[in-house]
Amino acid sequence: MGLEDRTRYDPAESEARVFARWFDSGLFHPEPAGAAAENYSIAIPPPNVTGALHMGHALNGSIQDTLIRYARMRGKRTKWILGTDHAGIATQTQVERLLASEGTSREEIGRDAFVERVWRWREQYGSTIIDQYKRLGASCDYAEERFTLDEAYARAVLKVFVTLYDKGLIYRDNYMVNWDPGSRSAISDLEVEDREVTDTLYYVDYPLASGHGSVTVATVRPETMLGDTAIAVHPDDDRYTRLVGETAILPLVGRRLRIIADEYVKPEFGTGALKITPGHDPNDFEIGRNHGLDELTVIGEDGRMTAEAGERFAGLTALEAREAVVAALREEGRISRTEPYTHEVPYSQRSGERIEPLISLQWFMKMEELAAPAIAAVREGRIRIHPEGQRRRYLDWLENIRPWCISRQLWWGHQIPVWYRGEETYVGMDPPSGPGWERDPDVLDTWFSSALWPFATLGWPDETDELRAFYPTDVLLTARDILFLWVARMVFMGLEFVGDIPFDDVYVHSVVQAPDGRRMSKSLGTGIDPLALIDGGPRPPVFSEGGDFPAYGADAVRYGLLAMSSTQDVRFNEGTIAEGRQLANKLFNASRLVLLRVPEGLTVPETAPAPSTVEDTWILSRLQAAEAEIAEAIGAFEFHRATRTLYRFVYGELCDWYLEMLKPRLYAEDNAEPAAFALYVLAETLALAHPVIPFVTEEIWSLMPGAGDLLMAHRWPEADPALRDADVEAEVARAIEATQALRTWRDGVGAAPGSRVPARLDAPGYERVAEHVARLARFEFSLNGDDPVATVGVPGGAVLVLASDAVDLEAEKRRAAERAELLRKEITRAESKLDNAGFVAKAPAAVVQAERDKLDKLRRELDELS
RNA sequence: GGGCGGUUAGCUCAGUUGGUCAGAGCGCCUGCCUUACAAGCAGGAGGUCGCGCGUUCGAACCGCGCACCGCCCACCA
Repeated sequence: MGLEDRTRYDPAESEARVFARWFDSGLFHPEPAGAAAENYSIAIPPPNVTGALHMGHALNGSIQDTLIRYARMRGKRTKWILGTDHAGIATQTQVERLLASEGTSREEIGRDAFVERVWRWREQYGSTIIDQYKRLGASCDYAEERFTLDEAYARAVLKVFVTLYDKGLIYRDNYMVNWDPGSRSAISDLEVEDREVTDTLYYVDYPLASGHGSVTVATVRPETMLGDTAIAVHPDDDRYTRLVGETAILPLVGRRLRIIADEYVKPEFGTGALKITPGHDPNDFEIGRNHGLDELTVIGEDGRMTAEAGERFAGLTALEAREAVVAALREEGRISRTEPYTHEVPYSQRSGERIEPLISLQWFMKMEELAAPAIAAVREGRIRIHPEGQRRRYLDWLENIRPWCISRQLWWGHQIPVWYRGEETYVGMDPPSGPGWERDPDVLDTWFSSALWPFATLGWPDETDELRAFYPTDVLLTARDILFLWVARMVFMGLEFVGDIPFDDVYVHSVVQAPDGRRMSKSLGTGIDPLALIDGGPRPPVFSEGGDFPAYGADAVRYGLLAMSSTQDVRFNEGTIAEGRQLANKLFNASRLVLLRVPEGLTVPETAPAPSTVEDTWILSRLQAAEAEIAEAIGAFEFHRATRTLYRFVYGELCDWYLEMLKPRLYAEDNAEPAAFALYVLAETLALAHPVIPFVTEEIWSLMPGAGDLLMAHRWPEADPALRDADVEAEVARAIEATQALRTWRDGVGAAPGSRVPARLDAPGYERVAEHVARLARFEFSLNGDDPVATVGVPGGAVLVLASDAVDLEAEKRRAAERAELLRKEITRAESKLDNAGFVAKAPAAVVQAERDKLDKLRRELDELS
């Protein structure tokens, strides 16, 4: 189809073609050279290998690509490090589910076969999300895709483990962990979320060994009492002081329990006496260690009661045991009271099951020593975290850091490089020689390997050219949910192993919520698929209206997400995506206007041609303003401002005014000069818009005569302050204001749309723009000396409307009266302000003067009216 | 229990250091198929900037209090 007939920009038609040209150019893949300080790099937050692109990725990717393209156009050697994360629990769970559907399980097929199966799964689905990033236009280095389980990457992981072990920072210990019965693994504190649950609070009487009376404790988990090893009361609690040191008898079991005093106990809660179960409660565990209590495990890793729970209960699930224990206690008359009790209970984010705190032999990382430099780097401003609130979160977390449980009882991941033979332990990157060694079956927490991402992807521990050229990276973009899980850990790992921060800036961007304010989630039906927006897929149920999205295209999605984004969460707003589509279409059509009028042989000027008219000077000046503003906004990570400035420039200045003023000259017979100038302005605008909406700008670029290969590789339009012209800006601003005033007047009196209204322009400073005003407002200015029938205020004076068929005198009378009314109101307001002695005396002179000028102007217009 | 953020037009959101800052897009109303675009153009209506008190000549903006909403951190049975 010829350009003449392409009246709409069709993203579906051009995006694949444009992406292929980018991809084939090789510009996504930089040869490593130079130092990191002169290059520009970003490490992508690696998506889960089997995941699909969601709104979070789309926003995160749009921001990064905007930054990458901006840097590339500014002549930087630019690398966007790409790859995927093996995502231990998430991936293993998916494959286990698949096995279950086939009627088998990982235990049944065995570890080797299972891992083999996951690798095959990864082969099958691992490229999906990468392809989806391409649909967004992401200019990642696809030639160097990394995976956290790649052989080289795995070597880096093992080296880090062994090094930290040798330094004594990694150790094995029996400690209380968050046991996730769903994934049958320990998980970290950060993978636990609290949910509100209403349980029953049971008041249970424990008889005293003395035979005189009993102590009543309150508990929501009666089944854990089988593991009780003490009762605690507050040392200052008078009710119990005499009992401290005595012994109580555990009902059903008969175990003798010491009554101890500990300040942890809250006297006002329950009965003020607390049963202590060191094996199954984090608080009790602490108290137990402080008082040297026995630690009994009555609930096992399978979620069932152990032999230690007694044969009456062993083998029951914890929930079954609770009922059995309660029934047994009731039988013995030990339950004096129950009440409903609503509280927060820990659940696994991974499996959704209730966390079972238990004591387990796990690997831990000691954190204080590693955290200190990571705190200092941010405190001293070597790493800047935006916005400020996130910086504080980061510091608070690291300053209160606890040991990190790094082992997971999974099969998919980096197996811990530790071997045992009897009492012997061997730790090393390669297996020990000799017979009889058995490797620790656990794997490392996924975040252990992700923490090495910015340097392990560049070839560390080898001192590669890539590492030299691109580490540290420039900026990390993320939502706040992985600030601790990932960002903080990258910082201390980078400092520890490369000796330098992993990035200079961390920008924490919005989380995009569903239109109704809920979290976007597939299971809730609130998730919106970015691909559905690009291609025009079905609207999810969270939208009130049904049907398919229009095919907005990638540019619209990028623009919309950037325009929605800020430093706080935002609700998804389809209208903002639509705005992006309109912008792309507008630019496309503005380009058609120019391109279809360019005479044969004319090419895009390399540098700004000398402007020959006031509107040329004006648009050149405004272009510099937009360029400066957008560059500043991108530099400050204020993408909302960048998109808004772009939109306003294109709509409010380029299209609404410049192109309209240009038309007579562009349509003239001999239009080489205005066409060349317009081509230049268009080229600059396309370059300016390219980082945000790369597809449509690249597409148009390919239609520009003599524009060169790829806009992607074109220089960024640097603002030139010398091209600003304040006088001309003011002159054209007056012309715009006058045009709008005249149009409003026309509408107010109901002038026939096509008619040209005769009038006399009675104001100075319009010599060079009067013709534009007349044409755009459909007026006919003359020197006719007749008495006017209407007066329209314009900057610096008035337009005196002459009698004609176009003017309805009655309508004009009404309009003039309304206008006068409004003017009187504003005059009163200005007068009272200037009558205020305090204002005149204390406000800056310029402010006072501005108010006086305003008053004069209002009075003049009112005079003219009457 | 601590901490952070929000509350501006019917909807989604901008509002830099207090003084043309009361804005944008969508939606709505009116009129236009004007030689790039009807996914368009022109014009318009609509808000006591959550509530109260204070600082100031002047507050959407600064301070205090309150009310909702959201998020984060925290081992209270």
